[in-house]
Amino acid sequence: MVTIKDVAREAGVSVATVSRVWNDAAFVSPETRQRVAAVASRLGYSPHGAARSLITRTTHALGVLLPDLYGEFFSEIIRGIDHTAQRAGYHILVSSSHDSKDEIDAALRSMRGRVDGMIIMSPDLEAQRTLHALQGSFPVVLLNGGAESRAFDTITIENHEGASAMVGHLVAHGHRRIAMIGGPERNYDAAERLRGYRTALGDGGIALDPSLLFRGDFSELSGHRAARSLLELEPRPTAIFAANDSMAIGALSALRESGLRVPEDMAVAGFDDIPLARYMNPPLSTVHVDIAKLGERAATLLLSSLQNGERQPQQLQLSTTLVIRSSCGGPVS
Amino acid sequence: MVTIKDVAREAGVSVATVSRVWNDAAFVSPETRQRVAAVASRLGYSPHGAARSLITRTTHALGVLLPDLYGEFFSEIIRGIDHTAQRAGYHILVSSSHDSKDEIDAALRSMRGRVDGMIIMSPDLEAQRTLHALQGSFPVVLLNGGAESRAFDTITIENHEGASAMVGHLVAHGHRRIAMIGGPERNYDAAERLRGYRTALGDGGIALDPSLLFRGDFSELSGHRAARSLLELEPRPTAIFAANDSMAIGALSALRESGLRVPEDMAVAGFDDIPLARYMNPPLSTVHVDIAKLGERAATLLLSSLQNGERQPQQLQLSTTLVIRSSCGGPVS
DNA sequence: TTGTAGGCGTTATCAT
DNA sequence: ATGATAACGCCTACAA
Repeated sequence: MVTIKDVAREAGVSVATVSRVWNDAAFVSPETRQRVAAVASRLGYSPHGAARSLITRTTHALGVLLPDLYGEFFSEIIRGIDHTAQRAGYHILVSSSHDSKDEIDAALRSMRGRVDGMIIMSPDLEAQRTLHALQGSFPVVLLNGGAESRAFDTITIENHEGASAMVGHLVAHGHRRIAMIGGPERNYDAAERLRGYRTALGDGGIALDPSLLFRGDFSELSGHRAARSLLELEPRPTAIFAANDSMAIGALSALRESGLRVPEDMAVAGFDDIPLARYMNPPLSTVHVDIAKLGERAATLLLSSLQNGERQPQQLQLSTTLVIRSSCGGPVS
Repeated sequence: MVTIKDVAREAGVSVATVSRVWNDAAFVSPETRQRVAAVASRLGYSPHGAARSLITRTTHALGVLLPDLYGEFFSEIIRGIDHTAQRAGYHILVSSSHDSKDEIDAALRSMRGRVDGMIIMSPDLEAQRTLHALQGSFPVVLLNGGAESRAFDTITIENHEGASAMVGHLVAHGHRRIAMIGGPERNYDAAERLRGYRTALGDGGIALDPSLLFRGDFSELSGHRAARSLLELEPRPTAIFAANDSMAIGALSALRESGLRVPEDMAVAGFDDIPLARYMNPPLSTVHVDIAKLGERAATLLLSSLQNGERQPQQLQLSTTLVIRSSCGGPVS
């Protein structure tokens, strides 16, 4: 491996000069600069990141801790983060499948000295408490984690607003028996979307019927299963609100298998507006979330706290918009 | 930040001893080990990654260079790589949106000293040539990049076999006018899938009709557009083979809008078998690829070459299987 | 069994 | 404008 010393020797200067050229510091004569640059490029030199970060105390890398996330949500988040990080000259160190407190702890430790800050997504409400340990010790942005802790920068989706808007829409179109396919029990987003469902029912003067509540795990399969058991209810619900699009799509396929028409026999709505939602048959009504932007914002938040550690932690919310397609029978937008 | 010195001072030993305890080297008395471990955990010490990798010459991180990839393909690849890396005690440094030669060069350089090896996915055939520069200088695995270069570890999908099997299936069911929605021009996977289409037509004794060839970019929208223009052909094709599922799904929605029935009026088939394929209406016939496994294999390949740099480069192919659902009108499996 | 000291590749601080 | 040299945090001969 070619080091700064090799370049220095070859160019007949000291390592200090090479370093100065590389970081285009002042006080280097044009000729020297020129000569060193030439040698460096001829030798294929580029500085050793670890050595550099040892002395500069900065790694130019962001850590990203994710839970076991599937589908497009996962990829869009990473894309958003990476895009923003890259433009600021940062890399991202990704570690996925961290759900429990211990896993998060371990990941945090093993990233020490390798990243300048971290974006942590842990929708599991339990795991949240772990994090309080590292208050202030290290720049952290919490993604979709419940914004209880004012000690951190946090960013969340307007889950409650989005869900209640969608369910409100269903109510406005005359639905009274609206089933909900919820998400995992301890998941923050899932809990908020359920809360939105409740709010909208309350606003519509509809009593909550616990038998209309089904639990899924955000996967298509769980949506499919929930829809199947939901169809055995007497009287049958007239609408289904799923806590995410994947489950709504699973429900759609279950309805088709049962010979029910959507939206005539059953209205269906989801949440997230994944790219495929509009291509469903029928096109899926859903709550739009700009997932990539969620990642971008998180990265931006982290980068700015890296530049100015003294500023107050911020709590951001990403807004949602209702996207009415034909699966819920409302007016097509 | 607490360093090895702090622990040493607090525990009343030398830094060497702390280091030994941490790397459980031999020759440390149980009492000392115990005491040092206690102090370390009390102080919340964990070694500084950069400092460590400077001396050990290993970072325990793998670089992952990806093109601008959308959808579930992207996330499954990362999941597969990360999963394997994590079990081996490695992190992954991800950098996406690298298509051109220059971008790849830059990313490679900026990762120097931060990773022990790299997984590079650059389906763009042009960019391939860049890589020849780093032959042997650095452990690299090429993912889906055309296996021309025997100098690298490579892993690809059985694109040609999968595509020809699917088109062969359509031919066997009596289709003679089979349109193809291909992928980007310089994309390796796309080129191979097109080649499979040609092979199957040839085997079926069907002359290639260039007017049946459409070009997409792997997105739903491009599939939608291709299908629309394809419908204006006289006589109309009876089947569509799309180079990936996203485009097939886009085509499906275009057909629906035009009032055509699938598979009665038009058979449709895709490639990849993304999780959502089975939930389409009608369920999508496609060529199954275990994308996460593709990532796993790539990581495994890289890790093993890290352990034994002297071994011969390997060229792996990931097999595909035909998944016949109802969108292509064949017998349902 | 433990400690001392040198060095990994780089930047920062002094000199010159 | 350039060069010597001391850090950065850690590991590892080698010495004790």
